[in-house]
Amino acid sequence: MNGQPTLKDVARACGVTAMTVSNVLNGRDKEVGPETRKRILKAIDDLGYRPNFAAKRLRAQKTSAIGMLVLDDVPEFLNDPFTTQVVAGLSNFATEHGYSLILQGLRSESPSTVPMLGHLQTDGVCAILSGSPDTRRKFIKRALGLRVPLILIQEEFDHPLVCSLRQDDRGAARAIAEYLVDRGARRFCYLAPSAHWPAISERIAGSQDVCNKAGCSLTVIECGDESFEATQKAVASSIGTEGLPDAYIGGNDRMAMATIRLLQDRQLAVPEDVRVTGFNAFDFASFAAPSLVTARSDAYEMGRRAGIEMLKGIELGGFEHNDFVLPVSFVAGQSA
Amino acid sequence: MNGQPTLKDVARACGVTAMTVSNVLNGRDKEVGPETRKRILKAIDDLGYRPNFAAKRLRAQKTSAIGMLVLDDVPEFLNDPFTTQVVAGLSNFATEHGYSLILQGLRSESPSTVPMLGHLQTDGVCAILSGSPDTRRKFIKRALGLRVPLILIQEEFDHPLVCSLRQDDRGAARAIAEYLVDRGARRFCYLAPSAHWPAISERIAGSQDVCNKAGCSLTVIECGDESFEATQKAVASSIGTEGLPDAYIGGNDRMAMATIRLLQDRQLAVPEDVRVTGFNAFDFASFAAPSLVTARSDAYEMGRRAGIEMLKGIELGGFEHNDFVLPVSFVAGQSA
DNA sequence: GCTCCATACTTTATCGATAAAGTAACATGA
DNA sequence: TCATGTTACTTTATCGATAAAGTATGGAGC
Repeated sequence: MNGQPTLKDVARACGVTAMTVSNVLNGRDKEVGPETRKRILKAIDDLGYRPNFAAKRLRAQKTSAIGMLVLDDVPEFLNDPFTTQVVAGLSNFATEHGYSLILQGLRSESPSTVPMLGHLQTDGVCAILSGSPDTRRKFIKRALGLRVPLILIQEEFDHPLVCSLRQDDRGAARAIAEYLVDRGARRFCYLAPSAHWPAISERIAGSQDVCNKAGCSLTVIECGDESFEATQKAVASSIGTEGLPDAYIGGNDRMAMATIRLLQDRQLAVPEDVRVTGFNAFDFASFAAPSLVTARSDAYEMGRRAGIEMLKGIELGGFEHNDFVLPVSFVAGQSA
Repeated sequence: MNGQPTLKDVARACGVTAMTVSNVLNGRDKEVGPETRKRILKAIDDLGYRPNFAAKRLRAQKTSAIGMLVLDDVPEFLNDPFTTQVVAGLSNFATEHGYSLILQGLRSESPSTVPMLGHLQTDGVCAILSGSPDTRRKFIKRALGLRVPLILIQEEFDHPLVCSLRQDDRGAARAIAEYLVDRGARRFCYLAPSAHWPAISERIAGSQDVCNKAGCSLTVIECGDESFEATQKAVASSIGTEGLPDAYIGGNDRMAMATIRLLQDRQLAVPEDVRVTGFNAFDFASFAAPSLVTARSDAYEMGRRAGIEMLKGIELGGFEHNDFVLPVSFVAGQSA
């Protein structure tokens, strides 16, 4: 009456039943007369009929939506280019396959976690997480309690309903550390937002591997978060107490850039006085000054893979393989 | 039976009807006996019941979802930090208000445009666009044909079903140009991905305003897109044919950084030899070397505003105000 | 003329949640 | 004692789309 026209409205306009219209729309084998078909198509066009997806879904018992959760405690939860590109890849995949992407930001203390999960369970079916580790643990537990199949980005979790999509953080971190050792660096500082993030601890472990073998020292500086401000504050304070290392190994490009800037402001040359490396390359890492030694993984591709595995997971009610590790490539540059 | 338990399953387990369970869940005034209530709550918990959102929506005749379309022709459609932050703001707003965000990337030539619109009409109700201008026009027409209320980001469009959310590009561009003129620059090159993007043409117009008044020259260089590669190629070719200007006015920070890097590689000092400015500040614009003279608007806030106006639009079936222009602030730096 | 079978539809029932109206059981007051 | 409420539910109908089963009409074949 007031809202959108329904199948019934179209049917009434044509003097047939809703079922006939439905058959036309779905190309059903129960042939509809060519005359009638034409009349119906015209009416659909005239009335501007659009199917009601809620009804379709209710009937079909499936959702045609993929949910993605981004867990984080800052309001700007999409600030990280890595996460952004995962979203982009997943969204693209979803669109191509007739799914829509339901994107939800979630704070750790949010009371809407449970309703959201319910939403995903019936509407979105799966969840992809990123964000801080504590929140993740809590969330994963709850999700599994509700039997929601999960895909985790950058974290391993052994459970039949969980599929992990990670990258070879350890290997790439090794490559970076070896590069630094080759250039004569011996004392390292690792800049981490928090040493407890799964991906970060892998990277630290990779650096440590190399240090152990080469007899180098590695100090981890926890900055609290990965903002420019927090990074610069932590680096400045560590310089004050422990002096300069030979190289700063940044947990990511953002932290590397913040550090380079700080050093340059203090008239220190990068890489001559101190070497600095990044990780999870910004797309412009090679265009920074100096260009960054960093590691690059294909976050966009990871988003697509998440979509692929998710559809499999939805279909099978679980996952074939539960852990994927994607390659990360070393990026040479001038900063180290 | 196989899938998720429904109200009926819970009801059966308790020896009551689905309606009673529904009443418990919705705190209906028709009081349910305290004994029964307890039994029902326990059963809900035991069975892991979760409401079916498709059914809820069908019944309630509303969608509880906001759709956001990002129109673009590149697969990495979320590469731009401005768009990303709009998404972040909108997503946050949606989450807070019990809506979910349906995010769709759409290519101009995509055959799924129309189904997607239908999806939004019944499921997402509204759309927010960004992306290339031609695609936008086409899309807007189609959306309006279907009576979908639209919020446009960074573009004006006079129609009762369209609400524009823009920023004061012209004013900010003027401020930047004036800053450059004050420092003695007279010959300008404007670096645009395409001069026909609505927001970009506003920025060019702002620069032109100042040039006209100050008797300066302004050449527009169209780079095709805003990638580092395209920008550097276009700038290099313009230097070849026309030589160096006093200043490059970047259409955005990305293009500014690409240009600075190119100039530095050619042993040109920024800002001593050539000045360079950006626009739509990256969050680290101030941490680049040299830090950027640019303009910053609150894209996150714009996303939130989009959410606010969208809900109003959904409720009223149209918009109270159809054009909002948000402020942009000048950011001083060392690049000019 | 009658059966058999396409053809071109229509009817009915269903997905899950819920508003609105109905009902049984018991209590209270005049 | 009987009308009148109140409590604690149950029944029915509905949202829109559609699978499955049903029906009317006309023609072919014997």
